[in-house]
Amino acid sequence: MLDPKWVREHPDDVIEAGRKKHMPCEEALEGFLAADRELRALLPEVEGLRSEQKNAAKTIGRASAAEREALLERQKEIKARIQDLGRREKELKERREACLLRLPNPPAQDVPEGVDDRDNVEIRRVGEPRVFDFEPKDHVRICEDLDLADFPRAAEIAGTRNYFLKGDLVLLEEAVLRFALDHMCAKGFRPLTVPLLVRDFAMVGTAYFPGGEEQAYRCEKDSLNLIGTGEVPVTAFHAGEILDRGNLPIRYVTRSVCFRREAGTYGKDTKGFYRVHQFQKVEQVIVDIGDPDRSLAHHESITRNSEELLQALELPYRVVNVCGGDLGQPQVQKFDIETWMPSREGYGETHSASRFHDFQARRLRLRYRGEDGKPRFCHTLNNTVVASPRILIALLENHQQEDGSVRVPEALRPYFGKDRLGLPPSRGSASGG
RNA sequence: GGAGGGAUGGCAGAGAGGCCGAAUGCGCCGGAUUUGAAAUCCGGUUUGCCGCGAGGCAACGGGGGUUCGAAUCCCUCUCCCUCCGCCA
Repeated sequence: MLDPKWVREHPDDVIEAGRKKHMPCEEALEGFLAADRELRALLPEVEGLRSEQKNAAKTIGRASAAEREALLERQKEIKARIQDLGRREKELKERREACLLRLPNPPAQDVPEGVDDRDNVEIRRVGEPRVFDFEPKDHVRICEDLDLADFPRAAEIAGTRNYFLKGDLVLLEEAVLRFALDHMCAKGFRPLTVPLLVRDFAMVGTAYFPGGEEQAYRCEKDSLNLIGTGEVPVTAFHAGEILDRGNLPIRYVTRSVCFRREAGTYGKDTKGFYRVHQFQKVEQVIVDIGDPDRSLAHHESITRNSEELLQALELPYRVVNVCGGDLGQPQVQKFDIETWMPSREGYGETHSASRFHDFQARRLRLRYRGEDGKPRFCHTLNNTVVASPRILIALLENHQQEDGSVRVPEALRPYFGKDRLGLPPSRGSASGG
């Protein structure tokens, strides 16, 4: 949410934000300004009447029976008038708020112009995509050959975009998730487990609602939503609080299951692990004081944190500066990390590092006390540390061997216990039989 | 799932239709006293909105209602506690 005072004074900047993000917002802006204007014209009158009512109410308490009659007469008039104006006031406040929730956060200066992910600008590229001296398989084939996953049965039981992991791949997933969690804990991030079902306010507060309802699974009976990312409960964790400045920045890392309906993506990435309804994610979240420079520094550090992880996993990747049109409503800027996936003959998005300034914090009423003692809104940021099974695509495909096995990178071996994934003994010849 | 009790400022806790944005204690901030500290004393200490300002309005878990007037009465939702039932 934007600062209503700022919007009032900078309507052109809001329009510009909508233009750059390819997110038209003229209507919402007009709605906001109109409601705001009328509301502020209305306030002096209602408040004046309330003031009169309040004072008279005090007088009546002490008045004699005779005086009381006359006063009551006038009071009834005021009451009716206040009820009328009060209804209008409430209506306007609701409309103003609803419009305000839809206005986009202005992107940073150095967010590139563009309409979609094709216009994202590469910032750096790390690691060389491997040149295979044999015909590499895609991860679906690798899973079939090594009996590491089951897609048909998953589709039967849960619908498309679902999967079973089997055997060593289950353990590899556990290994990479735990490795990611440890990696972040070592940097001072505090681990948190979270509720996977959350109330609407958490979805609204993190700016997934309104607008993203179609992407979320909803449990209507209980008015709860399955989270699409651990960011939601973690960022909402301190909602409504005024944090002690001395405790900031707060750094959290969470591992959670995430759910996405993937509505409107039919026919896109239908095979394998790339786009699924349910996955696991280790996520880093930072809450700090409202200082754009510090936010920017955090943004860079949370991006590096994830890059370090990919380097430890020996995976080639690149970092892109996400363009305006590919940015969501709440972000000031987003750096995506894309990991090399041989079957795609390209880089696929595995991480998304966002900074929001106070956009989420305002919605969540997440504040801290400034040096002058006044409450101020925090800044929030987050980034993926690792998301599975998407990361498994990169691990399986990049580290596959000519003999059909898959090498496990050094960093994961203490967690996985072996140096490669091979055929299960009952089926394979690789382990000799 | 059933029955009952509760939700008040950073915390504890009074208030039970008007004199209550709210006693008191603790905590915190400032000052006095002190060589320094403790103790003691004095003062301050919720948030949001409107307004250039003076000032005004709103908020006692959320929403709705009764009333000239609601922290206080009624309805409803949420949360917490106790008891019963069920259960990983």
